[in-house]
Amino acid sequence: MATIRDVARHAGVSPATVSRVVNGLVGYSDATRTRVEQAVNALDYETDYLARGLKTRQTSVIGVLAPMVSDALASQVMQGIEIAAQEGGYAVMLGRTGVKSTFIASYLRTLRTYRAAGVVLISAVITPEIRQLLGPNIPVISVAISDKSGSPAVAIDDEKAAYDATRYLLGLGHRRIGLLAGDPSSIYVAKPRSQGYMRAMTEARCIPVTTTGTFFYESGAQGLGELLAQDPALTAIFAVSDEMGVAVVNELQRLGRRVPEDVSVLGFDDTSTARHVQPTLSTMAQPLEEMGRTAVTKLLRARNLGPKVMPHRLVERGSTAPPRRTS
Amino acid sequence: MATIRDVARHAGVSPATVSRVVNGLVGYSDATRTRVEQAVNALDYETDYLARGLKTRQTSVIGVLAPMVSDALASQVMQGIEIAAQEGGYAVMLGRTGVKSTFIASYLRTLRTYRAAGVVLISAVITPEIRQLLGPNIPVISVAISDKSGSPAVAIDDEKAAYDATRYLLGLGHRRIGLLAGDPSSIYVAKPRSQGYMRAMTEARCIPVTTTGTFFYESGAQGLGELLAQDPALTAIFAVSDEMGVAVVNELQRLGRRVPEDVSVLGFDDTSTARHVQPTLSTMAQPLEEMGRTAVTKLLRARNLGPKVMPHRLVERGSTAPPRRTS
DNA sequence: TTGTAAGCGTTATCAT
DNA sequence: ATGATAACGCTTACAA
Repeated sequence: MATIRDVARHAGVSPATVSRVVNGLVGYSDATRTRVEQAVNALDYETDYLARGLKTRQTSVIGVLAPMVSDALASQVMQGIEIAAQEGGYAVMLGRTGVKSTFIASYLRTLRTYRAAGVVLISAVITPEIRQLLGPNIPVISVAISDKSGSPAVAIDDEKAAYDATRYLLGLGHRRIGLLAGDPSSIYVAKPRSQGYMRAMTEARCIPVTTTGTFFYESGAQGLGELLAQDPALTAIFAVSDEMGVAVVNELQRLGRRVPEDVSVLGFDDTSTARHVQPTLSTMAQPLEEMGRTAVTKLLRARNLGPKVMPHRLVERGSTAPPRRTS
Repeated sequence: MATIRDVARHAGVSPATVSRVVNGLVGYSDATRTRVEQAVNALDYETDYLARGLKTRQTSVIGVLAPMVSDALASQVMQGIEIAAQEGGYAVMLGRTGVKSTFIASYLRTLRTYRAAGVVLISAVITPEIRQLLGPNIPVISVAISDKSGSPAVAIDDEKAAYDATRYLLGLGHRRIGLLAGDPSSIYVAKPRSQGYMRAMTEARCIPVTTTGTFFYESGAQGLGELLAQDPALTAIFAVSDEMGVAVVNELQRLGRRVPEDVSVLGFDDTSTARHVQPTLSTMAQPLEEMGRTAVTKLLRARNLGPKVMPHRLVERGSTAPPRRTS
């Protein structure tokens, strides 16, 4: 590992000049620049990020915190983050906070001592504690949380998206639409999505039928049972996650109901699972990868923070259709 | 941010002594230790990893490289890596190599200048170039690649697993078993899995019927078509990835064939998708999360490198059954 | 048991 | 346009 002094010696200049050339600053002649560049190539010199970070009090590290690394939604956002970070010459430091955010404090400390350039929070809100732990110099932004507080975020408008999703089902002719919601105490977006559904149903003078799941596949079958117990004549189910939506499709078929002929099913997020069922799952899509990318670019500009609302989009696949003509 | 000198002054000792206490070395009295600890708490002192790393030429960073961050298999391995890293006090630096390993060199350089403690390669082999780029001080290990070269790796025995999977289908009574393999030029494990299938089929004096997909969902339907074109009477399909297996299940049902009554389907990996189809997909499971964890512990011990073979396990779900009695 | 001092490799300030 | 020099915050011989 050649150091900046090695390069300086080789080029017959001072380390300061090498630094200037390497960092594209001003203050050297064309001739010296050439000599330095040759020396850099000859010695295969690489800037030491640790030393630079120590001196400049800033590294090209972006911290990413997700509740769970293996989650499909988080993975897609991370993919976007990674792409944008790579393009900007940043490295991504990954942390798992756990569903209850247990580990978040220690990660934040680590990121601070590594002088991270910024932090992205996936599916988590920026609490005052987080802000404080990070100190005044590290910007933070959250993704996939529609935050009404005005703090930096990149997300869709969950209330509006759920409203539009419900309107879509209403537009197909459905009146008896069940909502498989999420637990608002553990999942932040659960509440606005429920509210959007309620607004659309109320406007259409339809009777809301709701129950609560966990967002995961396992809770789908039971949720469907609870919905059907309340109204066996439901012609459509709106699940606020694809995993639950897929579970509902499978469970309906197991119960002998055809999808979408007897019952339509609509999911949320547009993760890859939505395409892996038969029939494929219609869903309210979030541009997850793009949200990850946008979060990074916004974070690095570090001005114009505040929330950014991304567009949602209804993806019509095989699991939705008009209701059957009933007597 | 308090520095070690601040703590030293506050405790009335030298920075060296603070360093000794903080790092649990020997050479101080109980009394000074107490005073130093009090000062650390009072000033909320945190070791600066950048400065330490610069001095010791080693940081607690583990690099993780995956072809694609959003891939289900890679995500699960990453989850395991993250857990083990966190337990050991290490931070994870994530990189995406791209399917063609385009970006790998620049990541490796970055990891080297950050003085990473080690590097984990997901679904990629350790080439001489990688070894050389990393220099002599950074150990590297690969996961989910059964490597015959003897280099450090944590993986199942893919050949044996595919052999066992095929034996399982044979044991159910199937004779006409089609293999939906992977492209060995882009996916390393494709070859041993094909070989395992071939060995079992040859031993059982059955005629192999094979075609090649991409490992992704999208290639499943076409692969099934090619298999059925070769032998329309196939009673079982062995797909060497769950995504392809799920696609085959869906396509068979679309063609009016029942699973598993008419055709059995077996997948590979045991990613979450396997549980999201109806019927659920029987599959040859890899302990992905555990493989990630094991890779990290092995890497950090840094002795006893060389390959570690993890157990594979057949998970019997709804997509496999004995063949129908035929005339 | 404790302190002094010299780096680790870089950048920034101030001369020249 | 260029160079000397002093940090950045830590660890580690070496001394005491």
